[in-house]
Amino acid sequence: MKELRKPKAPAAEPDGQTEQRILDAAHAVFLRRGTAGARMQDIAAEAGVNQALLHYYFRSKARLSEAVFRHAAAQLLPTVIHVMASDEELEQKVAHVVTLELDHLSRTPYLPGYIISELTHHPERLRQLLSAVTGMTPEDIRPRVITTLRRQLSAAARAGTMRPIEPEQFMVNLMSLCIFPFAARPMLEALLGMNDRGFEQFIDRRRKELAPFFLRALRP
Amino acid sequence: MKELRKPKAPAAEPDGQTEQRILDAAHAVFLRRGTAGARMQDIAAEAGVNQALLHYYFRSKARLSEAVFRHAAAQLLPTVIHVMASDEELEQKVAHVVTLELDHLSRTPYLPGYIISELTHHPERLRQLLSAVTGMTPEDIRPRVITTLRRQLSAAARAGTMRPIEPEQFMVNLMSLCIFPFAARPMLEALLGMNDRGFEQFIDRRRKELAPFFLRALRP
DNA sequence: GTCTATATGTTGATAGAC
DNA sequence: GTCTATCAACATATAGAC
Repeated sequence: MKELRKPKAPAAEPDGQTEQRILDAAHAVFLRRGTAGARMQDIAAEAGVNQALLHYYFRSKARLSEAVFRHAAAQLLPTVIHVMASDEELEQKVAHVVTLELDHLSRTPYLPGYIISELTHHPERLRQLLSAVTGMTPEDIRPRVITTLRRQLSAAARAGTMRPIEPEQFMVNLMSLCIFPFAARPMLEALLGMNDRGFEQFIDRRRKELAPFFLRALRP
Repeated sequence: MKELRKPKAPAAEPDGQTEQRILDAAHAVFLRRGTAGARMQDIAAEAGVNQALLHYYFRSKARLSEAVFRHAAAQLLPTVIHVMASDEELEQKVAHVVTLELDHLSRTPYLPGYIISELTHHPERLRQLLSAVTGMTPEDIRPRVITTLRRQLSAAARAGTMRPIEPEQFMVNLMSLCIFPFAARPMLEALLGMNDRGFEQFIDRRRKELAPFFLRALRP
């Protein structure tokens, strides 16, 4: 009898773990409205369940929002970190990051704005960010990435193939060029008179031009 | 008798227009907490007045938040737009934007995160952004900036002093490199293991290196 | 596990004295 | 213009039936 299911939610998988449905709905609503602006009722509706069920699975809005933030944070940074800390060639790294980031961010429009918004307005989110990130790679993340980059960059500088640049500036420059356009997308669309289609074309051109642009800036 | 003032707020200018005090307080609170997260009570306290007074001067939270957003929006963009639309040399423009933006954003830490957050979570803010921006320069802003840039960029490309690049990519690249580090400041500090002092030093180095970095990327 | 109904707490907004 | 006191609305959270 346990397996008997009555279809309650009009538009949702007949079965499918409810907890996951709630998490997905919460993800959608929190990213679009922000933690402070999101309403539990909206999440319940989006998940096709009742509001009480949200509290049954997650105890409070705070806990639910934390689960969502962790998941989101784990989606934004590990890509860059993983590639940067690898031992690929520098030129490859740049191309690699550009491709992965632009592809990924094209598919998750609200992600950068959400992360920036949360960290700006809720400083306590910082430790959750760190645990979400370091959760994926047990080592202390900072030294690993920076050390690897520093070694490669100074080797290239000694070899005369690249201008000297600090690893921090290198990394922030690359992240800025990849992430900012998505974080500021509404503003840029307005400022440059683009619609969504135009923005996608804009990003398409970026896919080809960004890595060469960045690497030229590093030529000696 | 009208000029007689009783000092109500413990820490605030003895006189000074109350409306302005409220606006300043609202600015501080809204930028730090976001519109949805800000509380009228907190604004009142920050202004050293009672909550009822907020409704006396501004009718509702919505109106107050709109006034703040307009003011903030008018602070972030006009600098770049004004310089970009001027007829300075391109190299000068880049250096000019870098200097102005880094200086300004160093003094208004929450500004970029706030604007991004608002536009991400409240799409209706877009028209307010536009009216705030075009409010400063009556002409339609988009053609003016882009047209000027396009002319200069293709002239430089023809002269062989610069690689061909679309004005939109030029502008977004420059804005990304200037603004993103401030928008993502908490994240970057964590990621790179910097404290506030370290971040300021990081920006200081950027002041010198960013324009040359950017211009090298445009060398033929 | 999932629902309906309700309690509890916050918050924006108003009334009215001074 | 500025305050205190209060209202009305909403949002989160819980109780309890099924």
